[in-house]
Amino acid sequence: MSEVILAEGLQNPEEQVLKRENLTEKDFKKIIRQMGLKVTQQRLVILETLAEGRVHVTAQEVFEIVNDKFPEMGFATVYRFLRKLTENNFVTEVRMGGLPARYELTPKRHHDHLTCVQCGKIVEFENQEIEKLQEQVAKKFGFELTNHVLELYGKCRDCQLNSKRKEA
Amino acid sequence: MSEVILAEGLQNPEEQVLKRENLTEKDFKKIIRQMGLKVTQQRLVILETLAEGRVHVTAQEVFEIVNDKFPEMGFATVYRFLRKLTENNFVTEVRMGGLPARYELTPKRHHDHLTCVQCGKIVEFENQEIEKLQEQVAKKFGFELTNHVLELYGKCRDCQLNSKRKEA
DNA sequence: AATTAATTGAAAATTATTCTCAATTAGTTT
DNA sequence: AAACTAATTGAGAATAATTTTCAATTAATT
Repeated sequence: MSEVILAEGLQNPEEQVLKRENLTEKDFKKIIRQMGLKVTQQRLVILETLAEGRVHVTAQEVFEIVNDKFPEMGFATVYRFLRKLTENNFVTEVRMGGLPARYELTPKRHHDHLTCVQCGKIVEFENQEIEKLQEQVAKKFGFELTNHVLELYGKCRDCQLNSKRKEA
Repeated sequence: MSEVILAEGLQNPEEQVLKRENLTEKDFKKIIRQMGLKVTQQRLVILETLAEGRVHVTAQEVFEIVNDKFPEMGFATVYRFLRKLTENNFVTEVRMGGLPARYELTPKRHHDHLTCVQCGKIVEFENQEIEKLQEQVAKKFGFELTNHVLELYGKCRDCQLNSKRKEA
């Protein structure tokens, strides 16, 4: 089961390490084959990294982590495979401003994102009230809701402090 | 094909050249001064272009359009000014995938979109309650909210009926 | 084991955007 | 209106993220 840890007052989401999926090599192979691709060591390691590692990682970060376990890995392979995974919806890509894209294994449980416009930090949240209101809006216009994208953008606490420090 | 239902008698942004705002040089100067900047020919021409031209233009497109009226304009000036306008919220930046950012003069009235996944029909809506809840979420995580994207996807009434007709 | 088509790493290429810097210009002061 | 000064400019170099190229390697098939 996917377990989303929503720490109240979590200060530094960059550092949170969580295991959201409990996937084995068998699952990874299945995912790769479902996309009509060949099973390779590098693809398995990338998936392993996504499943076990920090949540919203950039391609560069995946490359660096993966490079430890598998030093002959090239970053082009990481980019290529992340793109494929995104196209097939196994991975969700979050983009903000000109900052590097961040990736996560598509969670089974829905959540939305709160992204820092300055440093790209991402906080996940769930809000049942908002979900309900969305349903109401859809109903009002005669729509049967299938999905939605809600991305909030703002300045995180750290970046707010940094700005003030510079001003002084 | 795709039908856009717009609250205030606006036309389809994709197809028509529309004047969302009816702004004069006086307004442009005011905008520039409000940002604490000097009024220059290039800034006026850029604003004019944004106000009169197509909606959702890229920086390159702005540069090309502007270049006709004002050939000595450099693209760095366009980028620089668009950034300033965005920072000051006179312009809204929309980013999609790795594609170049698109810009539009920030509409006076904020709205979100409800899109039919079958026929592409778009309904614009406003919901103050959702907005408020978004603020609350941001606050809870220590963020200072700057903007957001909310896109609802579903099946519109017509398409629901069409599906049922086919099934029968 | 032989075959072949996909995959890989390394480096080059590309794309969007930002930065640098000397020359110009807007707005102010005289 | 001329002088002043700090902001703005254009051109091109620089940067950063991502994609492409291509020859060598490897997974899956025969």
